Amino acid sequence: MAERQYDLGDAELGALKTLWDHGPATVREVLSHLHDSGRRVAYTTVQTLLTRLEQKGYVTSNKSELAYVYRAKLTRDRVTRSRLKTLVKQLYDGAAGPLVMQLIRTEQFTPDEIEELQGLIERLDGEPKQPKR
Amino acid sequence: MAERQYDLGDAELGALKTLWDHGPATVREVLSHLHDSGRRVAYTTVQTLLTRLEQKGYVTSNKSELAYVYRAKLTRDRVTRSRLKTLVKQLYDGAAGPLVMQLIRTEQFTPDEIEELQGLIERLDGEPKQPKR
DNA sequence: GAGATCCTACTACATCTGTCGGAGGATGTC
DNA sequence: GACATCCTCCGACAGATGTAGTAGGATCTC
Repeated sequence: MAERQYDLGDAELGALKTLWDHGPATVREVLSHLHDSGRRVAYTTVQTLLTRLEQKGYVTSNKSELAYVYRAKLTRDRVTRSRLKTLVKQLYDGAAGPLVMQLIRTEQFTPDEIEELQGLIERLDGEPKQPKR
Repeated sequence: MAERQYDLGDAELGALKTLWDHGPATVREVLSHLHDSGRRVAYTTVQTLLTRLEQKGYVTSNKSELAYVYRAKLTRDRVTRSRLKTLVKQLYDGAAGPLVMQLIRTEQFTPDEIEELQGLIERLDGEPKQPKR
């Protein structure tokens, strides 16, 4: 009934990730990357994943010499944002605060990241955004 | 073959969330909360969700007077952490940094949250954690 | 040009998840 | 005590997703 969109499954996301990490690739290349990261799947499985990703609008393909080359259509950030939004909504009714606190409290950061974080926070502080919608 | 554990579906998470938000409840109460938030599902659907949540270890139940009362077994933070970890792994090979930056850049925060964030960041800065494992 | 390879298109199937309906027991109401 | 209610237990079914086999065309290799 509802426009339930499962969006991306884990395996699909895994395939998409190889495109982000290594750039456009054929089925065989994606397969190879997946194998490199310890994921053992069949060639046709990867093919199915890429086909479905294309149907869902996450990648595009171009017929080149030998085989179709798949290319990510949405950026990693774009997908990240969407997933985060879903998560925030599901867990905290849309309030991102608690989630960020969680992350900062439980994850590890490099000094560079910490510095960047500080910069971001400071900017947040000074620049009050207008409420959304 | 692998211990693929889908964990929680959206509907299941929604039911669990009512327990976090409103405390222990019977099937009918959860149903009522879901209805309140605009989710129209059947009584037996909720029952199924709670049963599955119990099988998966997310909630426990106690037979009281009239009906079973379900109670969240894992905290919201616990589940949040787990989901975030998965997300971070799937999108960034485990590096939480980029995800936090995303969140901070795209979400809205209350002044209080910003203040709390600043506190957290400062603490991060001063207290270099030892590398995990 | 015959066999080995590689690619695409289909098809298939199991599991997980979302959603319910029906049977049958327990309790409340006249 | 007959009916309406409410609860639990089972079973079912559709769609999404993970995984892969097969058929058949195209290409490479001797």
